[in-house]
Amino acid sequence: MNSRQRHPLKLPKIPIRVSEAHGSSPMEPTPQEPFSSHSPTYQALLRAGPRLRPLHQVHARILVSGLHCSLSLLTKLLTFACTAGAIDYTRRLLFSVPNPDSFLFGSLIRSASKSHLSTDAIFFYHRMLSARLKPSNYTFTSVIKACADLSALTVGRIIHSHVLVNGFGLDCFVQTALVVFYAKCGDWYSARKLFDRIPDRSVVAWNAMIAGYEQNGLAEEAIKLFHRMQAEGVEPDSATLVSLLSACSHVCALGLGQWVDTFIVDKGMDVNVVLGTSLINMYARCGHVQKAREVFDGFQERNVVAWTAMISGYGMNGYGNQAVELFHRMKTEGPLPNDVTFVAVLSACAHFGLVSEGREVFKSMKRDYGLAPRVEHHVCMVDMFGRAGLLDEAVRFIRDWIPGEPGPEVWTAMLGACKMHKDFDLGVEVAERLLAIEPENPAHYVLLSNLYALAGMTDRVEKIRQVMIHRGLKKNTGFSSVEINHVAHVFRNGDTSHPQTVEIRQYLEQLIYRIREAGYVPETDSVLHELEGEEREFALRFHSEKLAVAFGLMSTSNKTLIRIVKNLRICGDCHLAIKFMSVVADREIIVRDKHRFHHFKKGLCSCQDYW
DNA sequence: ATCATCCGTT
Repeated sequence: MNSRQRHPLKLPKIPIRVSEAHGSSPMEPTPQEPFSSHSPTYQALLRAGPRLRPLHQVHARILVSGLHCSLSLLTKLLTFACTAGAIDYTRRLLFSVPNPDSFLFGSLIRSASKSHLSTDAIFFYHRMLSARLKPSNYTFTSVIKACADLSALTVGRIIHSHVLVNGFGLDCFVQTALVVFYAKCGDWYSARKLFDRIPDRSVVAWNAMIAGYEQNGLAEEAIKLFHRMQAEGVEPDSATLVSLLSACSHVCALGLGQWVDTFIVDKGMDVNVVLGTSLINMYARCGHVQKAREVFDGFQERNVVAWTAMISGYGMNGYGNQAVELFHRMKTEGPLPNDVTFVAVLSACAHFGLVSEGREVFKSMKRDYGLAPRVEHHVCMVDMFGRAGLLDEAVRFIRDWIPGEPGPEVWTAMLGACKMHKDFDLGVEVAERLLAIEPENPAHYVLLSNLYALAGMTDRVEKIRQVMIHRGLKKNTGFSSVEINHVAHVFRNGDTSHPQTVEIRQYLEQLIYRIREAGYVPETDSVLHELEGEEREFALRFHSEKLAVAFGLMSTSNKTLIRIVKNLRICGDCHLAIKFMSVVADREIIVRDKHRFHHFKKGLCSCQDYW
């Protein structure tokens, strides 16, 4: 079967003789030279690279010169064809190979998985097993990566068992690939179990696990693991820092983010585009826009991603005009904006009531840049008109500009606008369309319920609650986190799990007493309609963002800026309460919610109560 | 002869 290994010299000799007979090239090697990479056909193949037409020509040459049995040539040809994305050609080629060996399959699987032809990689793996060839550790890393890209948990688990059967369970490359695979499939628990069993953990293994936590929304775990990596003396590289900065952005860990920045400078690390963009993003998402801009300005190779990150950073932090201004600068002196850039700009226009600007940007998208608007852009436009109170125009936009049936995202934006401007009739109509499309999404019921509550229709509110219970739909639980001394503390609504719960609640009660004296009246009308009067107020009192603010204030000295991150949108009552808190405690408080930043300072918020 | 990790919008 594996003739090349048993008779290593036999096959290479044949092609040389054959090509000599044809006298194909004056550069043909002399017979005493080994075949290997000096063969002119092989050289031609290397020159062709992953380009289809030159490959066809070399293929013809291989056939004519009788080299069609040379597995090394065919392997190279196959991998190039695969990298070129010509999957049908690759498959036909594979069928024409008389006795493909392990190495050929291994290379092919690797090319396929690297070229994002993941299903083909798995198909080739299957063919390899059918041919009774043994996969190597090299094969496994590639096919597992393919499973990871597809999040194919079941197939991946089977291949994991093949790994064990074939004795590669302790190969660190394979183990790292498996960690990535389980993490990408959302099974970070299995990923961690595997990670803990890797005997010699390389930087890449650490990076895989840290990135795995981060991608699964476990930013705190990512940060904890980074600290352990430090403790074990493993030197982080740029990939580690990229994931770490992303984790910092998620939990607003500015302290740690700044540490990363100085670390990069101290070590004289090369700041590539990815790392530079992560830094910009970290500063922007921690509410430090000026610093983000400094990094952006000092950064040489700014690509679309870096510009987009900076524009959206301005938008999120309440600087709508700067977002638009930077976008105009980008058009004259920066790279070409892409569709994501337009989402960032349009979103900034929507949030800051820049209606005519937004309209013009939307038009220019297709006209000047040939970019077709996607759902995200439609949502921004509906949001923009809706927030500005132009509900008719929002409806017209949906009717005239959105091809086909609008998706749930568009109706959600429309419903939000109806709620904001208290257009009850339109809101109910929109909500019904929404529920018809996505009857299982609890968020829609909550919005509709809020709408009924605003209209004072408590019987309908109750009815919706019954439907939700009946269908087993639960509201998304909110959480907020605050960073104190480089440690993120997470709070849920009504949370009592924090070791200092008693003190936090006492502090919060006092704080609420003080803001009530300053004129705060709880906004109880938009929440938990099943509760009455005082109960409602009590339910609001321990919202996660209030707990986080209280803990932040009591744990830090005067004048320290408090940064909170919340996974959902901040509620109206908390928004009002924190405005008062910023006065009575004389502190700046920044809350980053699902969509944007709220910089609370002296009783005002950067969002201008418009979010 | 080869191998695993990292970025932007809603």
